[in-house]
Amino acid sequence: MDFVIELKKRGHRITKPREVICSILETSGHEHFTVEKLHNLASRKDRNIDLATVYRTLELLEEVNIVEHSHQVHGSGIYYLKSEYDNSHIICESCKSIYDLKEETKKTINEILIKDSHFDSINHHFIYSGVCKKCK
Amino acid sequence: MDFVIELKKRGHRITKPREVICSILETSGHEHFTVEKLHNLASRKDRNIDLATVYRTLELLEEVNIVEHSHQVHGSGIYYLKSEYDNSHIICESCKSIYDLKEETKKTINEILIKDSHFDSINHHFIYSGVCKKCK
DNA sequence: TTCCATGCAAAAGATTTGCACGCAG
DNA sequence: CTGCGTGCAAATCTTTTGCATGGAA
Repeated sequence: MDFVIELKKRGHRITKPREVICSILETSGHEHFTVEKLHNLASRKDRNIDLATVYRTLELLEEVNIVEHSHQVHGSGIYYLKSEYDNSHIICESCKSIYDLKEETKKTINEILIKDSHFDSINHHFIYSGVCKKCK
Repeated sequence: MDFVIELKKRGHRITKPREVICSILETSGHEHFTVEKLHNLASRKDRNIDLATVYRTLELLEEVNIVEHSHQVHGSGIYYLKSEYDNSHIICESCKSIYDLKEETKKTINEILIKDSHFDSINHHFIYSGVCKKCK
């Protein structure tokens, strides 16, 4: 899937910054990016891309349901590809590594939430934290 | 339980701002406060209490395991009493109401996470969001 | 008396916004 | 050619920090 095409389809223009940011995300697997990291990577691929442009592009990609963000323990955002149950992760309080949860775990939790809460649909969007094995 | 006593026990001083903030939290039930709201409430109870003092007091209460915080969709913090499984909630994307999850739900999710993730202990700290019944 | 906690102001960090220009369509 | 998207700078919002003073113990 080509994210810029998705943008074009919806009437947005294809620009160099958008191409660069989309290509980083497309090849990222499940990586979770701080805005700063994404900005650095993007600026390295092209001439300097403004931080504001990175924010604006991420906002756009979020509108279009390609990207999603949540917040780290200290408040700054992390952005990553959205997929049905992929909007969750667990961060090590010690080394700050971010891991994905197993598909099965995420699916189970999602089902429990829909069943038990008084919400019919849930965009789960969460961070778990703890200390991972490496840091013990 | 008296939170200021808990602070005193650990060698911290009892001051008017701490008394005021503790008393608000003690009578809050499960309410989730933005720092701004807590600051307003506290300032109304006493003379003006500085925002920095609110932050410092909340940080202290978090150290002492009385309070916990997480982040709203747009990044600013919300603070609330900590209890074993009380560090989670679900926020309506439309009216911004914050609800607690059922004890049972929270407990189940916690158990699943510990069982399935490669973390041995988890300080779950998360926000779910969706659209609540009122807003449908 | 001692030194911790506060208020105030300034700093720091993250994100958003206004505006003029350049480029995509 | 038209107007959307960008870069730049400034503004805004949230949280943190330095420092002198006042008050708790």
